[in-house]
Amino acid sequence: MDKSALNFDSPVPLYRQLADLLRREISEGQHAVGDRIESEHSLAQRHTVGRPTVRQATDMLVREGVLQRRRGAGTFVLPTTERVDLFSLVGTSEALRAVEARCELLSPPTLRHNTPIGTAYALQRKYSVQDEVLLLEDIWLDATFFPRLEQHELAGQSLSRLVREVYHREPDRAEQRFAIVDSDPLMGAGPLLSVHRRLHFGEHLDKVHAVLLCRTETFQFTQTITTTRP
Amino acid sequence: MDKSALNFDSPVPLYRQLADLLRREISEGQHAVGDRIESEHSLAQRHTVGRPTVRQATDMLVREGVLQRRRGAGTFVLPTTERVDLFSLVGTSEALRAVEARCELLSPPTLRHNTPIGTAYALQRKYSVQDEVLLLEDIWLDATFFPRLEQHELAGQSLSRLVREVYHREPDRAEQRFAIVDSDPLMGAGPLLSVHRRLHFGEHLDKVHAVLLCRTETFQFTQTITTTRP
DNA sequence: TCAGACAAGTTGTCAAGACAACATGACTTG
DNA sequence: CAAGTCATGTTGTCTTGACAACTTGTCTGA
Repeated sequence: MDKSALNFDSPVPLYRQLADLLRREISEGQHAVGDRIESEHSLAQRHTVGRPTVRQATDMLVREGVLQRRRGAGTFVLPTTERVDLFSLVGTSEALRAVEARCELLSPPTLRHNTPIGTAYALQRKYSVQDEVLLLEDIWLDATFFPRLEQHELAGQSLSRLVREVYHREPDRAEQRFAIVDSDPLMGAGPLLSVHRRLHFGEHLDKVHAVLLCRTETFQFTQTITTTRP
Repeated sequence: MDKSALNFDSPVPLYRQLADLLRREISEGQHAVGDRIESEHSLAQRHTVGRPTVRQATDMLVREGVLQRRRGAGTFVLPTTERVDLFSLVGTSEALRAVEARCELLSPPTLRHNTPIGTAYALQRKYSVQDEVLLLEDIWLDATFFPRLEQHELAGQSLSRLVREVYHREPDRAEQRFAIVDSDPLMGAGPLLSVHRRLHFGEHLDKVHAVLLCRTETFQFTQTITTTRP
């Protein structure tokens, strides 16, 4: 990186441009995880800006979890943290991948009128390993919020991705309630862990309901959760 | 507010002191939701600090969702959004308040060397209603990360608040694992829901471990969870 | 009375500078 | 060779200063 790529005539503030540039360099592999990037003083000189401007840029990346500053040592690239996906908060995808669970759509989306959230598409998924059912999930998606869902291929498809790419929706909050139940017709005798979950999309509340069942002796139900970050 | 309460001899940076002071004023009702607080220039004069120092303080509160800055207009108090508190992700505070559960510290923080996270302060909390134990929680806090914890009064005190105000730490991620257990000496026969939780503070991983037990027939264990927001 | 212009106030961005508190590496001494 | 010291480099905190971009209120003219 020999020359500054900052555009001093742009309406985009310099610190944002620099943050974008650094973020890009990192994602392009110019700086590996654990690498120390150039010092603030050096970046300021290279880009012909003041050090506080550099700090504003690196502040942004620190808050995004991309960089970590260590006083006296420098500024380092952090590993990319796995984004919490509220749709597959079934447990971690890793846990399911580790046991090579097979996901099966038991029933295609069916329009129902008497669901927990009114008129909704109902569907059921099963995760199993060698014919042992690890997880059972019933899902209801608001029919008005997700129009014509039945037209989309769901088998072998990530629901989260479909909702994001087709409907341009992404849940930002969820509520979950835990219970222990005695038994389930498909899973057999208990005790079974039941997780009742409601997903919200901004101000659109309760647009997805899900009920999940699993047996905790055979399946380690784990989650990564975060606090809100304004 | 006639006189600055900032201690210029304190090792606590001025901007943190000012942020704490403003946060306190707001929580004490000195500024109502929607109120405009003093201008940055005015605050700087009043507290005999520079404007960038005031901005650092208000930056913190903006990021906490306490304040909102509007260019040209001023800085305003936001409604308190129910913050996901990873410490008391015990269920919602509301659920506990609704049943007027009593929180009792069973043992004060005791320094232990063989805990799940090495040398840590161990403590135990019990939530009960009319002598029925709803919830039992064992907590370990890293002794190096939270030095001299035993010197602080914990009974009837929010752990989350203490960690924030005394140690200026706030967990940003947690991992939780669910299991169903048969019984517990204090809670009796099962099945009981067990939640094993690990809290992370930025790049400082596993600084708090907690294990929580409850009986889901008598206590509705719910959580609000969010996705990360870059 | 209403709309437009202008002034004053406020936040957003940016600079140069300084010192404190730390980390790291090199050198010296036992 | 290991431990201690010192020098250099780096981030953290803080200052004064300036101008841009906006908001809000007031005044004037139609």
